[in-house]
Amino acid sequence: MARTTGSHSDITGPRIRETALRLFAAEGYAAVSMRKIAAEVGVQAGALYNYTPDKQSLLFDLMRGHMDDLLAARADAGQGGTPTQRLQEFTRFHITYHEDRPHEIFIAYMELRNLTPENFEVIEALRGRYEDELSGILQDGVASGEFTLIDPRIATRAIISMLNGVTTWYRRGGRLSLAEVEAIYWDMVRKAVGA
Amino acid sequence: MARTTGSHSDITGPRIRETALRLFAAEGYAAVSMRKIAAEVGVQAGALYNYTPDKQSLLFDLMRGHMDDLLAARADAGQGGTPTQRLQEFTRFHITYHEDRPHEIFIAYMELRNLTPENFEVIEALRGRYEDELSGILQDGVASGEFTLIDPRIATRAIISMLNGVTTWYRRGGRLSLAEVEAIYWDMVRKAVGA
DNA sequence: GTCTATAGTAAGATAGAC
DNA sequence: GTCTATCTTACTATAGAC
Repeated sequence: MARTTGSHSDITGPRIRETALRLFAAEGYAAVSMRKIAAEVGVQAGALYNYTPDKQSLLFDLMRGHMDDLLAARADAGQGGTPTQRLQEFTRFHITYHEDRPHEIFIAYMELRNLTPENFEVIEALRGRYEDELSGILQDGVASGEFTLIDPRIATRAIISMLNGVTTWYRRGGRLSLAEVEAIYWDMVRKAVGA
Repeated sequence: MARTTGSHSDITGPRIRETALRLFAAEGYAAVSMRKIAAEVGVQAGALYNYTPDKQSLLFDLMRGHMDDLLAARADAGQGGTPTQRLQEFTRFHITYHEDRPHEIFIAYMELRNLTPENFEVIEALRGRYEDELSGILQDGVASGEFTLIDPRIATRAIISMLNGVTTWYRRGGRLSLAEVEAIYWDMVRKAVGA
C-alpha cells in the first residue's frame, strides 16, 4: 500500500482526514500517533504535515467540519409544523444523519477534552447551536400545551443522550432497519415528552 | 507536596487509585502519563510500580473495582414490587449511585477501547450483567401489560444512555437538587415505557 | 508532494541505592 | 517503599534531497 514519490494532494488530503477520523473514533485522539495515520494512508509521517500544521489542528478541523455539516444539513431539513411534528422530524433527522457518520458523532462528543481551550470554545458553541434547536421545539411544545415536561432544558439533554446512544450499537444490516430504529426511538421520545 | 524516602503503602495505594481515576476521566487513559499520576500523588514515577505491574492493570483494576461495587450495591437495593416500581427504583438507584461517582461511570463507558481484548471481555461481561437487570424489568413490564414498548432490548440501551447523560452535566449545588433530577428523569422514563 | 533522516522530547518500565 | 538514574522505545515535528 505504501506509495513512492509523487504528487497526490487531491487523493492524500481526503484520505488523511478519513483515516484520522476513523482512528480517532476507534482508539482515541491521544492513542493514535501521526505515524499510525500515515501508515494506514500509505505515506510517511512527514508527509502529513503538508496537509495539517499539527495533530491538534487535524482533530479540530475534523470536529469543526462535522459540526458545520451537521448544522447545514439541519438547516435544510423540514422545520415547520406543530411542535410534535417538529420533534418527530428532529428525531428522524438526528438518527438518519448520524447513522452513517458514527465516527463523527463519537468524536464530537468524546474528544472535546483533547481540544485546546480556544478550539474547545468554538466546537462547544456549535454544539450549543444544534442543541438549542431541540430546546426550542420542547419549549414551544410546553407553551402550546402539547408536551408535558417538568424541565425542558434537562429534557433536551436527556433526549440528545438517548439518541446519541444509537450509534454505539446500531449496525447496518443488523436485526433492525433504520426505519424501525427511527420508529422505536420516536415512540419513546414522543411518549417521554407527553405528546 | 513531594515526599522524601519512607514507607506509606497504606496512604499511597489509595491515592494512586484516586488520582489515576480522576486523571483518566478528565484527560483520557492514553493522554495521562505515569509520570503525571506520580507527580500529582507526590511520588516519583518508579514508585507507582510498587502498586501496579503496569499502566494497563491500573486502568483495568479501576474499572473492575467500579463494576464490582456497582453490582454489589445494586444487589443490596430494593428489587421487589411491580415492574413499574422496580423501574422507578432502578432509575433512582442509577442516578443516585453515579451522582458522586461521575469519574467511574465516565471511565466505565469511555475507556473500554483502551482495554486489552482479554480485559475488555471481563468488563463487558460485568456491564452486561448490570444492563440485564434493566432488560428484565422492561420485559416483565411488557409481559404484564404495564409497559408498551416496541423493542425492550433497544429500550434498555436508550434508557441507559439517557441516564448516563446525567453525569455529563449534573453538578452538586447547581440549579437542581438530586431529588429533583431523579423526579425529572423518572417522569420521562415512566412515560417513555408507557407506564 | 513525498521521501529519508533526524532533532528533540517524552513515554513505560526497570535497577540498585537507601 | 521510595528515590535517582537509566534503558529502550516511541512520539511530534522539521530539514533537505528528489
